[in-house]
Amino acid sequence: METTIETPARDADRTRAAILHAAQQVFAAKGFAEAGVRDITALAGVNPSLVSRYFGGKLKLFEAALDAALNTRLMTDLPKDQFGKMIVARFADEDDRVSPLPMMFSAAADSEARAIAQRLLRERVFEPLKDWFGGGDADVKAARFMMVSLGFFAYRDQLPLAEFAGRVEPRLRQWLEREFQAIVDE
Amino acid sequence: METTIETPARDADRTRAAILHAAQQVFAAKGFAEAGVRDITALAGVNPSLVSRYFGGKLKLFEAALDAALNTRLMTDLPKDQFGKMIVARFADEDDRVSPLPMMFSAAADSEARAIAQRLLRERVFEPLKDWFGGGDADVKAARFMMVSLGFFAYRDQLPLAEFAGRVEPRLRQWLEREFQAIVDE
DNA sequence: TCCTTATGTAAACACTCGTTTACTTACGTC
DNA sequence: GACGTAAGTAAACGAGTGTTTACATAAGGA
Repeated sequence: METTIETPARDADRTRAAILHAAQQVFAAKGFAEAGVRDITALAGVNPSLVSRYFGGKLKLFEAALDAALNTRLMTDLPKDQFGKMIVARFADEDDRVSPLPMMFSAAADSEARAIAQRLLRERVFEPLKDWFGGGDADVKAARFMMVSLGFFAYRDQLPLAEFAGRVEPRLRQWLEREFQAIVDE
Repeated sequence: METTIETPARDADRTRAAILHAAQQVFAAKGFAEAGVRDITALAGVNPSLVSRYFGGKLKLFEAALDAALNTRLMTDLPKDQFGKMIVARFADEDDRVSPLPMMFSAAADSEARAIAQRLLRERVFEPLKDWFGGGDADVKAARFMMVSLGFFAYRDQLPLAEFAGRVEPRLRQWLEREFQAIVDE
């Protein structure tokens, strides 16, 4: 006989986690509007009604998924002298995990989801970044960071043009690295 | 008596134009998804069914509205030595007219509307800009322009943070001007 | 003047989607 | 081992939306 790990057929915590995990995948892939509750629950292998029971609705589920995605990593742990290279590497290469910024983007079209994305963006990205930059121009630096980041993701994911769809052109990557580094250095 | 201009109660061209005009307003204000056909036709003062009759559906109407918005002005007519200042002025100050880029943004969440926005963005903005920049790095320059522009609108309109909502902070504006000018100069 | 056609309207249709309700079933406890 | 509660499912509900259909009416020529 094998070492039987306790895996009961019915486990609220487990299914709740499964829904949350599936939600991150589907929201990131299809965006808030086009990601249906039925899509998410089908991926999780459960009934659509459980979204309302465990999370209180699609909107709350989105908030939880976005919150969870934001917990995976922070950018204020990067070395300041290598900020440019490392942030671009993170943005461009780590496409395996669920990245929060593209998720926030997709929410922008929905007024309710946008409000949630705004709040989380401010509390969990903008403000920490501002404190990390420091100095009198910290707010402008944080704003510059947001603009370049959002511009990158908008260009790559939301409205990809034929030339650079999917990959990141080397010269464009170099420019991005200089751009992000300049925010820290100036 | 007054100079009676011919204003027949029923004029197909006139109502068609009224729908198109209203569509530009509503699409720009609420985005593709949240702008309902009933919203648009109510503003135009006509029946919702006329959208399908005159344009072939909401999606085609969106395409026509975006196309019309793109016809209002081009950016390749700006003097190259003043490109930075003037493009920022156009983006930041001319909020009275319907600007196409924010409209394109809102379409990104809908897969069908996104395809239209992508094509128009490439044909009417990206390619002309590439030719205008010229040189071996023209494609990279055009991409940089797109990233900064989309980043600006994303930050200002789609996910506005409390600090700079609505207005454009002077130091941020200065940075944007330098950024756009650098694309032309480098 | 009458009649055809284009123009516009009202209402219903068809479909999607998030959510709720009623019911079934497995788990833990006495 | 029976029972009560939690976990899960199936199906229907209700609201919203783009579109189509059936009908009304103004315009303009024969």
